Amino acid sequence: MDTTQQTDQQRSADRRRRELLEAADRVVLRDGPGASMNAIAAEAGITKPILYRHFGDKGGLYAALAKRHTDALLNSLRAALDAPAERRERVEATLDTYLAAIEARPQVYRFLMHPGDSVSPGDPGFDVRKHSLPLLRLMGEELAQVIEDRLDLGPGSQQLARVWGHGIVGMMHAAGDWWLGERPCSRAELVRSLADLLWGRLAAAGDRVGGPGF
Amino acid sequence: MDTTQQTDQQRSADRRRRELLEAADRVVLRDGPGASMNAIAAEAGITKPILYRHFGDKGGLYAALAKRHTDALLNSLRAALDAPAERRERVEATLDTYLAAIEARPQVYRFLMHPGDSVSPGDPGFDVRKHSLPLLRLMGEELAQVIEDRLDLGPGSQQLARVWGHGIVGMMHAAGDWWLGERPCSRAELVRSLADLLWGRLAAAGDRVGGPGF
DNA sequence: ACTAGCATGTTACCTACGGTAACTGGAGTC
DNA sequence: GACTCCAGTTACCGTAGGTAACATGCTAGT
Repeated sequence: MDTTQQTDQQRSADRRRRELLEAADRVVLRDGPGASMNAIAAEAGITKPILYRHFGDKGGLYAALAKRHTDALLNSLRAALDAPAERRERVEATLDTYLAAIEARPQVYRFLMHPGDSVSPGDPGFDVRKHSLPLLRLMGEELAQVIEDRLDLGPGSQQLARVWGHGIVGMMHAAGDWWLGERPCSRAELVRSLADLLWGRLAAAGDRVGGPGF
Repeated sequence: MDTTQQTDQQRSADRRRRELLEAADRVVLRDGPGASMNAIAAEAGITKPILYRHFGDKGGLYAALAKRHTDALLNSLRAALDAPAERRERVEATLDTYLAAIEARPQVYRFLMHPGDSVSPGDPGFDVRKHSLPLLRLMGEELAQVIEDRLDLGPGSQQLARVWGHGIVGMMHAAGDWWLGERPCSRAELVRSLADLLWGRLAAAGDRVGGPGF
């Protein structure tokens, strides 16, 4: 069979593909999410059409690029979520893992969160996100699954878990985004505050003197 | 004084500006967030440079456009937040107001949430968001203020309120985004689920049979 | 009445981007 | 040695954001 020959070629192509992705990674890390195909090709020491042969279009490259980081982040989060500890500790560990990741590489984070920038010009409508659901959705679904698997939520648990999954992920994301921009407190404090919010301190807090509370 | 003359001119310019904004509004509503300056100018019956004279650059136009809807939405939210009812009811009303808004005009919503698409080509770095903080930040700060004003959170209340403000807004946004795409349940159910989450049902839920809970 | 200024509008152009067609050079294969 | 395949190139297209330079019309001052 000629599978060995095809495999040889494919292995070479795959290696090249990985090199290109690493170059793209460097450029995105340097130039932010708006990095151009030309810049990426130049960084890789080649020219545009090769990128297009490997990845189809910009969305394809970005999807491939995003997948690496997304997978890595999701693995970290899963580990924190599955650690042998009680619920609150695990929630805090998961929050901390996410925040540590976005803190360590803000450029990558910005790229992951806004992959669908610059809707393609010639296209009707916008079929962006044809590849690679945004990271937020993935994390939301993941968390929903964990919640549904582990918690007893009574009737309608599946729907409730999904709402919560996406809601908690959104909370984490927005708070992290804001925190990353302003750095108003330490990471540990932020984690604690968010966990407190999830633990119902909003409902438990007393009204301020002078009128009915929020 | 020549203030009256200047005022005359300025009033005329302001009216024109409003007309242009309304045209832009129509186009964005029709074409989504990727609407081009040419399309907007054509809809307004004029050509590009006029838009640039009025709004500086695309970011300026988008900022002006966003401000209208942002202000309107924030006013609705403030009203819901200030209604004479108890806390849980008010939270639910606020969530419902937001969700109703994004449900009524998804295109506007998509535009508001991703204003900084397509980083300008010639610019170094990315000074996008030079105008118009994203809507999420505004809502977060607003909510933080309300929380801090109304709730007694003990020491560190200001920081806690800001974290919660941004976190809750992010929760609302992400859940709303997901819900708008999949429509897995009614708006009322979504509101109830989110309020339950904020009310600590996550911490209160029992473990599922078969192991330690989430 | 004639001109100066000024805002409004236009056409024509620039640069940069995403994306593609068509050509080039070198490896292996019959 | 001719044939094919593949990586890679140059050169180009269409469209976008943005700008310069020119035209037009209103109001004001003399």
